Amino acid sequence: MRDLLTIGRAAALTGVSPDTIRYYERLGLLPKPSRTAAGYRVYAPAIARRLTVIGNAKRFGFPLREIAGFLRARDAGDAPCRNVRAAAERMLAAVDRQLAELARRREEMRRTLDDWDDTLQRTPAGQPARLLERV
Amino acid sequence: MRDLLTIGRAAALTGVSPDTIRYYERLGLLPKPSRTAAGYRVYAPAIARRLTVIGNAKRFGFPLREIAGFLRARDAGDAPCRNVRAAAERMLAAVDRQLAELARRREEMRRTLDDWDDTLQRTPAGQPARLLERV
DNA sequence: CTAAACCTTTGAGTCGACTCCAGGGTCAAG
DNA sequence: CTTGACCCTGGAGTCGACTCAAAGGTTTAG
Repeated sequence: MRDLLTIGRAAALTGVSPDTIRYYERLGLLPKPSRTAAGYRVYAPAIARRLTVIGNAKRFGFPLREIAGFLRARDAGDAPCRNVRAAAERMLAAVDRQLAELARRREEMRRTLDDWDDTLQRTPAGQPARLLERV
Repeated sequence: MRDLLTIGRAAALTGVSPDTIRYYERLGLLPKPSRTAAGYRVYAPAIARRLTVIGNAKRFGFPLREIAGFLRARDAGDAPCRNVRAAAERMLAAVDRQLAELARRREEMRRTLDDWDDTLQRTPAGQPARLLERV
């Protein structure tokens, strides 16, 4: 029973705030921890690994709900890796779409800015150039 | 006083919902319209142009608060075009940052996926591959 | 022993741009 | 005259991932 963690220690160890840890627990991302007689949460050091896994999945862009689904499946003894892989593929595709969309938008912004600069060049200071009407 | 618009007509004309028009009014994007004796909002056809301008600015990515600032300045007789232009430049830079960040993320996802596929290849079906622990 | 630093729960607030609801008044067609 | 389509206001709900506050109990350092 050495090196058991209070929520604060787990938080300090992982960089995830106590509030966030409790929030993850509510969402089902973390199993319900055991408690001291006073009701304090007690974590085994493995909590750090778990929080790292969650962080990884988050970094990949998985929403917490989906991560919770994976982890619950895993906790239930399943091997959700194929599902994870498929979901990741979908997310990659989504990111590709976002990239294309963002690049398109950037191009449009660039063109609009150039157009505005033309207009501003021909507009004396203090005169309205009505830029917004011509996006 | 012909062709004055109720909020519903203005909405149908512009594709912006009545709720949204009222919301824009609350935010100060639209001047307070005159009212009939019964309290109905009455718009001149120019409302359509105004909503188009708002739509343009929104398409550029300006948040409504900022658009409201521009429009109020314009209504007050200022020529906020230089400010608009400067703000647009900042937004373009922000989009560039987003693009770079998203591309970086995409690369990371791609690498992770490849790595996972390697791992899955070597993992018999039904066995956990622990993908999430190695992002 | 006491004060600070921790822990607990419940519930609300944040951001943005809407969207929807309840509970009422008004207006046009038949 | 009635029915249905419109309009009004004020406020709440939505999405995601937290973050904070209040009001209390516990533990630890000095």
